[in-house]
Amino acid sequence: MAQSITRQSTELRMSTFRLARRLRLENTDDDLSESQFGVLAVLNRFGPHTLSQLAERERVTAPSMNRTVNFLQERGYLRREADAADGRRSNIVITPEGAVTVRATIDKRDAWLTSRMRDLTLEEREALAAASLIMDRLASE
Amino acid sequence: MAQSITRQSTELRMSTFRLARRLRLENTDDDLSESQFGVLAVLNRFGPHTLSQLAERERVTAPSMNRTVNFLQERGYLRREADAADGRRSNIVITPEGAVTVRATIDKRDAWLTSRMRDLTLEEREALAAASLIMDRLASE
DNA sequence: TATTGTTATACTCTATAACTATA
DNA sequence: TATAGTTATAGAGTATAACAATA
Repeated sequence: MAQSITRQSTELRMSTFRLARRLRLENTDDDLSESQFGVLAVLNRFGPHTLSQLAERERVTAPSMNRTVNFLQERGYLRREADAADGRRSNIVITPEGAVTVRATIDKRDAWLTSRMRDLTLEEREALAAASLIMDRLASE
Repeated sequence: MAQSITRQSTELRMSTFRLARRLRLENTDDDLSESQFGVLAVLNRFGPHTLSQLAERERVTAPSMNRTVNFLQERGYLRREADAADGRRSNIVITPEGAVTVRATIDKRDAWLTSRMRDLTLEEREALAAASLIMDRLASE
């Protein structure tokens, strides 16, 4: 019989935090934190966003995102472009250096997780891929 | 065609961090952090552990776990019992108060995630349950 | 010597509150 | 008045390094 939904949600929450901690551990010699990389990857894949849009997508507050964006801007990985129609906004755009960094970071960082995932069966990988989509939907509510 | 393993691992990593941030947000009025709760839940479900065992299971360092255990001990949710055979060790045991708190915390905290999960289909919930197990295996390598 | 646990210290990420500029 | 963004500040969680006690 299936577990109760409560039990499933407890398990999912604990597994999510454990995996997040394990992944963070694997990053230590990286120059981008998980949050920083996440922003750059979104810009690279989905194009320019405003600060609020990034904050909402990554599930953090605007001040947190502002800090992350400042860091990435100082490194030259993105730039703020003034919005022609609304002086309060700026459009945040990845730079060529940022795009190169996304690619290099994926290659480097995914060594660990990708290699672990290669040891899984096809079915297990597909279960994780399906779960990723559902997790994003859960997070966006 | 299935996505590449690299793409799958990037998606899983980003989804994991997004969901972790979203879940943490939901906890703010709780008296136990996710890490604190995780330890108590493990003790409640799997019995006594040494400090090292807890650190390894939860994927944190021993000093981090020590801090968490101290907090829970001060609150009266667990106690350290001297190990008869090895004076360096202590066995960390949940107290009755701790067990009550685990139960109450699950009920309170899972309101959000459980309610979101009720909106999913049975297949989606089973995909998440399957993924939780795989995520734990990934985290424990 | 090696292992278990602890203390000291510092860093990263995040949040809330208060503020500025623009709509 | 409301919204987008920013600055100031504080707190939680984690790590590494150094140490103490015991095996």
